[in-house]
Amino acid sequence: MTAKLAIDLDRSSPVPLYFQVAEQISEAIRSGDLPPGSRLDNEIMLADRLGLSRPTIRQAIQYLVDKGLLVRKRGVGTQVVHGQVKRSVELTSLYDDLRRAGQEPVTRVLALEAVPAQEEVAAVLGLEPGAEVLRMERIRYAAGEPLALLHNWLPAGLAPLTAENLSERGLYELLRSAGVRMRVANQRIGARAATAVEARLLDERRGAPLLTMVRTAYDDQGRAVEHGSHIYRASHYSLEVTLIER
Amino acid sequence: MTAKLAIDLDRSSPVPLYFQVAEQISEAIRSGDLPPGSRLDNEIMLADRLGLSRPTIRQAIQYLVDKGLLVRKRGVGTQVVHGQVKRSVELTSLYDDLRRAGQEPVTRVLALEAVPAQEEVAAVLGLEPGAEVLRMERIRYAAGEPLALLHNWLPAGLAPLTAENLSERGLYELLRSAGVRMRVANQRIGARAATAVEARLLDERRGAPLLTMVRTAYDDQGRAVEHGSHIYRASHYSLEVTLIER
DNA sequence: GTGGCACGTTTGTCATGACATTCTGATGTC
DNA sequence: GACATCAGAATGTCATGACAAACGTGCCAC
Repeated sequence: MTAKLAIDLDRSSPVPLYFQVAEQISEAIRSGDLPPGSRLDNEIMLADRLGLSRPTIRQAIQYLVDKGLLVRKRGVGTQVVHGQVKRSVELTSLYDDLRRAGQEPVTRVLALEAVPAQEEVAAVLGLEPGAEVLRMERIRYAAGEPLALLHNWLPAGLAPLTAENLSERGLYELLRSAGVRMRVANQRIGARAATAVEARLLDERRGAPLLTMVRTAYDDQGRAVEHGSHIYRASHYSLEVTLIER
Repeated sequence: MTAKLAIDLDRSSPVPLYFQVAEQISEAIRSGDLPPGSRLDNEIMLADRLGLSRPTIRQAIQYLVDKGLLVRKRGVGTQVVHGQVKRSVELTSLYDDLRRAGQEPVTRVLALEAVPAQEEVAAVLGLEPGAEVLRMERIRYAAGEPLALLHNWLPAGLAPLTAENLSERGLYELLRSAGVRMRVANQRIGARAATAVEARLLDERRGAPLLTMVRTAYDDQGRAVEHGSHIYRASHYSLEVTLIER
């Protein structure tokens, strides 16, 4: 059952060796070369065959175990997990998700303005009340239908955001390309009935069930970089989360 | 700014050294001895002071970085994150969550029976259609009010489950104590309006917004161990999720 | 005064070696 | 034939050593 998979290493590349190994194992799993349940060679043999040390191999395998692709068992070996794993653990925005699903999301910017932070917003962003924040309100469409009403607050001066580039790209994508490195996000997910205003904007009936999500994202340093309060049409959208226990 | 924290090691303990270190740093953060933003000693010094090697220290720190408690920066050092981090990444059940929140959840078992698996259930559990599965239906109360309607399917023979122990303990707790080690779970979260039957059971009005969650949990080996389809009263409950990007 | 460059500090990556722990399967005994 | 015991195999943990890369700071030149 041990699979012999070919792994090319480029020692001159700036990409770490353990990452090169992890990527190629991951690709072999995705392509079916390593079917679910198949066992990898043991770490010593792998290290030997690739001309690497065992810690490097272990780091590569650990990386994939953390992502839920592999399972280790002492005394047994390392196997590809049986169940198919949806990989949506990452910090993505609705825009990214839709793009990946092959949709072509469209965004209409309803509001984009610098305002003094209200008390509640200032608190979650860790700013002084009254500090300047960027408030935005957007509607996201997919397949020609309204999907979500997005409301965001950001500390001022974080990234150059205009109605134009917000129409064409997702907020997270823009933040990332402005050098903002998001690391942790808290999300609270709930549901409620649509108000008359929301119903009109989202082409639903008043009282229709909506999915609500309040999210605050933090960067490297633990500084809040984004706070959002979003509502989704429950009839058209659901959230997917994958949990991995270490 | 470097904090001198006292760490006791017990080399005779079966608890790994890196874990002992991680636990005590974690405790120092929780207790406030290491306030947000404070810097840890560098890895070499820490290793030296504790009489450990650098890889061991790194492993301890990495463990806490993965949990979102610490932040490393090359050329700078390791710091405690600024933002408060809710730690609900773990694989828990509603019952656990309520208990931790100081509530006293009550469960009423509506159904508990062995049935042949229908096609859809068999598919997600990775069983043959018609294989025997345990079907259960429960209502969960908190503070005297109905909170959720829980519907589960499990492969037969996984754990000795009776209406009695299900009334007194959570499903995940029972599974864990039966030796089932859950590792990965996929959750799909949505919302919809209550049907008349659901409304009656949950003490809501017909059409009231409900939060829906469909979850499949897998064990060590990637085998499905539980499939659930639950509905929550949106007026009384919301889900919290924390994402950490590596 | 300001910009660029060099330097020290700290984490990131990788190699080698050793022993402990745990699971599986085979062997042997009752 | 069934159960207990033992050996092999694999991952888990830990130590030591070395070099690379990135970040911040201070110095120096213009």
